Amino acid sequence: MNDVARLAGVSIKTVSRVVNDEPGVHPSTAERVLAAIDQLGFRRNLSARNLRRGSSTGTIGLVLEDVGNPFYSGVTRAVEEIARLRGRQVISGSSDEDPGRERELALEFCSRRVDGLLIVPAGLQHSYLVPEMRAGTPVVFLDRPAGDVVADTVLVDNIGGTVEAVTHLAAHGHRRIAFLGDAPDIFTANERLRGYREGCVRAGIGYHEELVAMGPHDESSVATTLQRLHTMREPATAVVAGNNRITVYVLRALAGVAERPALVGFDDFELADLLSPPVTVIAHDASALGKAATDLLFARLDGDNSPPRRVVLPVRLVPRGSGEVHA
Amino acid sequence: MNDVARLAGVSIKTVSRVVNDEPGVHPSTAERVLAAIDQLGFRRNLSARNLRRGSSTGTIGLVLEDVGNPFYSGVTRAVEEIARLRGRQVISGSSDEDPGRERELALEFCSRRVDGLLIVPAGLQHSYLVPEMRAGTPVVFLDRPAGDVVADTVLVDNIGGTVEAVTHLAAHGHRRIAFLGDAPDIFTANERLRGYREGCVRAGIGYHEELVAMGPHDESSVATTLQRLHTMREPATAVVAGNNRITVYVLRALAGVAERPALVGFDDFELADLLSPPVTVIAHDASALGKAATDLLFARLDGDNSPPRRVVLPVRLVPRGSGEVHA
DNA sequence: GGCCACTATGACAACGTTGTCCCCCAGCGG
DNA sequence: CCGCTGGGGGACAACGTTGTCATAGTGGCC
Repeated sequence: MNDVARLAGVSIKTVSRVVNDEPGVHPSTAERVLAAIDQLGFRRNLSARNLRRGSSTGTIGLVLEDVGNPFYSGVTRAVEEIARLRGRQVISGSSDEDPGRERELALEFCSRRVDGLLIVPAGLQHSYLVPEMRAGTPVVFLDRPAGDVVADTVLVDNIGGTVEAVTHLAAHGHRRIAFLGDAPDIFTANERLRGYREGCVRAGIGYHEELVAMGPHDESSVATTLQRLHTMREPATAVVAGNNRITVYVLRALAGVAERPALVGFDDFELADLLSPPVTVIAHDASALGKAATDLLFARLDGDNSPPRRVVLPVRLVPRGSGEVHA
Repeated sequence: MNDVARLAGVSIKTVSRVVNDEPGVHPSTAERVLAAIDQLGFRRNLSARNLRRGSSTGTIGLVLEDVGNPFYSGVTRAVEEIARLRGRQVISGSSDEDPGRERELALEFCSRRVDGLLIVPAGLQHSYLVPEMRAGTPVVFLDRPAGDVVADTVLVDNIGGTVEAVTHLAAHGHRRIAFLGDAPDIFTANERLRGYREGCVRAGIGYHEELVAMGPHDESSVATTLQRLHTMREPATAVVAGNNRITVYVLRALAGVAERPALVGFDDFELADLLSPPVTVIAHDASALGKAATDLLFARLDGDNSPPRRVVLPVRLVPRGSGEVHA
């Protein structure tokens, strides 16, 4: 900026006026300045600007589990979209389900003075965020609630979803319905397990420990589990898969198997309708989740300081065939 | 920082020493300072730090087409991974194939003084980046080359891929092979068309204009096109789909159709092997692409100033069934 | 001519850090 | 007692901006 000023033969302040479209600069002066800017390839330093103005940095931080997972990349897309409309950039990072990494990312973002933080919690401890929140950085948790702070949270109806899945399968005559869930310390996994259990009880088919296999899962553990479920004394005739990854593992394990159990998967996924049989799922909308959370964040930035809200988005069962197989 | 200094009864510089682990601070002083930091919830302002030190901002900018697309979210994941190893954060944005938006994002990132820029070009004009590049910001283009600047570029072997697809189909007896590609002004679409044409010529089946339908495509345009290809005088017996989205549109259009043409899709995708028939694809690795580009970027940041490189990553045909259907 | 209002511009401080340089003081050798 | 050394700490400037206020010039009006 100094160089521009020298080249244009004006003071640095006048350059500032020009780049900020402030009134009161003579057109011919402005032109000289613009020419100098162009010649030198000057671009104003946003960090310095924000520092001086004490204003927003125009960024929001997004901590999620893994951008590579289509579910979270859908969330990311929605967040980006809304942020763009509000003139913000998104800084993001994947925690890989590691609480330490989540914390590291979140605090790093705070050091960068993001205007707000969107977090898919990996851990259960979020008191480390209390100073930041008290200092005025709004934080919204999504997909899972924070462990030990009260804060805005956007969830999906995990319990309702699995209740519905079990109910649906039971209505089609299944009485031995298995549940393959993620690691039980993950909030959503645990909730879905609760929903499964409640669904079983409501359907009058009882809750049987041996039909549940919580993760972490990989392709081979799922295959082994399905094998066990199939060969037990009273085999499972239906399976509820606890998330999109597990659903895929189940599908892989069942490929080529003649007697397939019925299947309902939590999370919708592309091509679910083109498989044979098409996969019945508990669908919810990643972009709705991202949008709801980001909207909430911006409401806070706009000065909304009502008590923390907890939003629960609905899920819906999409029957496609795999869950309608008769026992 | 001022407040911390006052509370700890030291000068602001001593606080700085403590937060930077600089030597020469008495342990008891350091302890007082740390207590004050904790009490006040102080977190140092990275913008100010970077401004003062004139050093890197510790961020890299990533402009891609759409994080929501699994291919690009795979790229994003890889970029994040490497950036993390090198202590950088990733700021990203989706251009939605809009050159103006791409430019806006890239320049915004430059204003934020990112250490480097990774761009999936949406347009063909990138001279707007010349000042930045001359000012020392390394830029790497990925998936597609820049329009009018020489710069590091990482591509996949688009031509080789479609040549192979056509060769494969011809080897299975197909002589009427159609190509459904994206909008021809997109570099990859155009290259793949060239590969298709070359493949046809090499296979001795000739290039026929009426078998080509370039986009932009959506589900219904693909359906219409397939209809046309099926009912023409000499119907197409095989289809090459130009990218993952088009492949999915083709699959949807063919769902339930009795006489399906053979199909080879460009880009691999999850569950391709579980469809019936399983989908033969030209596979390449999103994370390899992201990794190669990011490695190149960091090499530049490490001072490598050899002439711009162009890296072309290999693709490989993965036969799964849909391309091996006999005519 | 003197004064006013107004326009165009500049000088300077400040944002929150850190690098440089300087000071104070205790301990020690001569 | 003096001077030197070294550890611990502070004052101040500077990074690149922008907000505040001041100033110089210009034209109009009494």
